[in-house]
Parts: sequence; structure tokens; C-alpha cells
Amino acid sequence: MSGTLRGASAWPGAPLPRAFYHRDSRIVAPQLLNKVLASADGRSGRIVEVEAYGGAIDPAAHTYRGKTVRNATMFGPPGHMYVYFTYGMHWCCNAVCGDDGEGAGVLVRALEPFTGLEQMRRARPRSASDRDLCRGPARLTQALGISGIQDGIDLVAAQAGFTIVDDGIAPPRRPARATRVGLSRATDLLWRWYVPDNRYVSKP
DNA sequence: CGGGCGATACCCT
DNA sequence: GGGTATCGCCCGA
Repeated sequence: MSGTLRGASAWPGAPLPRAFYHRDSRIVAPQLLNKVLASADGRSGRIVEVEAYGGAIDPAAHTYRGKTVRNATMFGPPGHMYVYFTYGMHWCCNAVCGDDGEGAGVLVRALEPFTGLEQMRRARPRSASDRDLCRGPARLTQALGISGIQDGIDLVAAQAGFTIVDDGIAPPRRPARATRVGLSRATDLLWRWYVPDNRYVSKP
């Protein structure tokens, strides 16, 4: 019996409480900047870029046309992880926000690698530079080992291997704000936030 | 370090 | 059948 996994003490900070996510995704998104997305096996990265989605007012959100098998997690309670498959090969990771049944969330678009870089490199052998390990929503899921298996896990209970923690670094006082990436609808909404002048942001 | 391009499979129309 | 909440490779600065 090895002692590599020691439960809650393994996290690099305190998991964010349910109430943190139980707000409008546009409020939660910038608050997630500088928090740490962590895996129980020791991999983690500081969140440096996010996008808000959801509600009946957002035609770019997966939830816009109602509940389906794919987006069911996003219509569930806040503080869970919504993982979806896109472009035929990539997984992307969201934190479900707002009320149970609302259908909102925050897409994590980029991390600054924090711990477990060796494991991340092993998970992404094609990534030449450390800068590219978690720079992009599908790159970071690959680096941390997130896929559809984790869709729906509870980030607050943190017993399914992943959580988001606060390690004492505050969000930027003036986060940079921009339009979301890769959309054909609602292209005017400034629902993307990132840490200014951070070289791990995917599209500054 | 930034732009252009092909690859890829699932979902919903 | 069309359209993706994208990436890696290649090229040029």
C-alpha cells in the first residue's frame, strides 16, 4: 500500500464551495481566473482564460435549444463538471453554474501549468513546449487526463478525481475581456475573460 | 510566435 | 447531411 493518494490533503488548496458556482456564469467566469484546476494524481494548472455560456439568452450555448443527452450535465446542479466532445477528436471541460435546471457554465480555455508537468508531457507527447501543454481547451483536458468519463462528476465533493481550488491567489483586479472563440452566433458578446499579459492564454 | 489548412465523429436539423 | 465552444503541422517573420 503506497501513500501517494491521501484524500483531501492532496489538493493544493481548498476546493471551491457549491455557492461559488451557484451564480450567473458571467459572474463566476472572471472569478475563476487564478484558481487552480487540479487532478488527484498531482497534475494541476492555474486558470488563465475562461468563457461564460448558457441560459436562454445565449444562442452559442449547447443548452440554447433545450436539454439533450449530450448537454444534460449542464442542466444539472452547479459545481459539477460538464465535459463534451467536439470536432470529432477533442474534449472540453466546463464548470456548471447557476441554478439547477438553468443550463449555464464556464468553459476553461487555458491553464498555466502548475504541478505535475512530467505527467502532462507524458499525456501530450506531441507538445514540444511547456507553453503548449494547457494552452487551449482541448489541450488542457488532454494534459490533465479529462475525457467523457468525467462528465458529470462533482467538483465540490472532489471525490471523483478533479476539483477547482483556491490557493490564495486573487483574480486579476482588471481581467482582460474579449469575444468568445470559434463561434458563428452571438459573436458580439464579450463573455471571454483572461489574465492580462499571461503567455499561457490561447488567444490574447 | 502567428496564420493557413486538413483531420475527425458526434449531434441535431 | 451540415456544422462544430479545436489541434497539430508547416511556413514565414
